[in-house]
Amino acid sequence: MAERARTYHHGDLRASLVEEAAAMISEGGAASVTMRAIGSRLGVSRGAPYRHFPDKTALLVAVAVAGFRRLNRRLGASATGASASSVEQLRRMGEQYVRFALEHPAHYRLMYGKEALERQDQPELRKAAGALLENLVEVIQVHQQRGEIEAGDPRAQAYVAWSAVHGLASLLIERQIDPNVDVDDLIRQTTRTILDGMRDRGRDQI
Amino acid sequence: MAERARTYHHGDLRASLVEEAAAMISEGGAASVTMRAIGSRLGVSRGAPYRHFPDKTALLVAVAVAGFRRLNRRLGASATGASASSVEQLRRMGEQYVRFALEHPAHYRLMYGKEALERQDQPELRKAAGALLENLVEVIQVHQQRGEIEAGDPRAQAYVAWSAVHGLASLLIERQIDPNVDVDDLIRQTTRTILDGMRDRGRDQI
DNA sequence: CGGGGCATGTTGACCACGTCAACATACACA
DNA sequence: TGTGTATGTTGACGTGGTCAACATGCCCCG
Repeated sequence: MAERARTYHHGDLRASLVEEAAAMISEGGAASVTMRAIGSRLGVSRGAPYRHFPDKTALLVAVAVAGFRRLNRRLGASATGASASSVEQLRRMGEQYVRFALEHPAHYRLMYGKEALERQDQPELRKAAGALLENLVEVIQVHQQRGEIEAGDPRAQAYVAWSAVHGLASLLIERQIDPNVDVDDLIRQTTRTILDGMRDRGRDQI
Repeated sequence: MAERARTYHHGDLRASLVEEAAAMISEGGAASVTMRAIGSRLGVSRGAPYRHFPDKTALLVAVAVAGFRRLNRRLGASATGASASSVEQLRRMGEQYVRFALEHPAHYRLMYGKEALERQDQPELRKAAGALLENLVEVIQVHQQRGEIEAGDPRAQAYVAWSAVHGLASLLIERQIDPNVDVDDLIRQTTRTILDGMRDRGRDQI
């Protein structure tokens, strides 16, 4: 970022745009991000962003990708936590996932909201989300080898786990869950239920 | 609906608006719903909808509410299916839930996308979604009494189950899931995993 | 039966916004 | 030092939501 608004040229407008857009999203939701508004906040004209992004969607995609990277980093950190007692490590990853969403609701919405980004399929976004899945698959494989998770396609299991935490995060963010419910308990119960369901117990029915 | 576009007055514009908006959403996504466009399609001016809804958001909320009602009806139907073998009935509800989302992706998105509807908290929408939860809670209680689901707050369990199917539906709709994956299998695995996790086996750990 | 009032629909106008084209500026490199 | 290109600015256009003023017609009261 460095000093800005001193020269005609901004210095690193592209990075500033992403950063500022993310801040605006947190403050006022995605709808508050306007080419004019963001330019104004950066002391730049409404047209300037177009030198760095072909359109508004591209800028928002960049913001969403940055969000995925942050989330990924956070999950990675909690995955490598020293106290990896049994599947508790995996459970904590789920917990951290939901917490991230709760801490950055508008940003999280943007990450998954094709609604706003619909148009092309945004390969960058796909890749960022894919990285998240890959990491999850790896962790699951480790636990499979320890016999703590039943055998089977780890990718399918990853999707199941991802669905659960994403669904919970989404419902919480959209306020579909009674505010009187203890969120911590709910997160715990959700992650435990999923892990119990994935636990190897040599059973298969139906 | 009856005959329309014959008199100055439309007849039942309000209902037609909701219906037509839903159709447009299915055809071209929520972004294609424009006061001007919807009016035009109904042979009415852009201002006419404002006699029935205070603003565009209110119209979209009505559409979303209608979606919840349809989904509710569908789940109710599959819940009362005659072949209620064990928890299979519950599993089928989950399956139907995801199928609904896949059949009406844009509509489903609207139902949960506070993004577009953000502003007030839309009590009607809350109520419609609440009815869905209530029904789920009831079904869960029945299975608890049969001993097929572990004891505990059925509402919390309903949230967990809802999270799982909603998450899966959301990821599928947003194309976050590898298109090569067999969707039917994934739905089945997700619902089974959740139900296994909720199955009473007198175990509790961590 | 006749008139008036209210519900419903229309139109013109305004503003915000995304975007593009034409223009301006300045930085880098020969 | 000069020039080309990257970067930033400005004016303009089209779309869309919304409001106010106006138009129309249905319905009910007298």
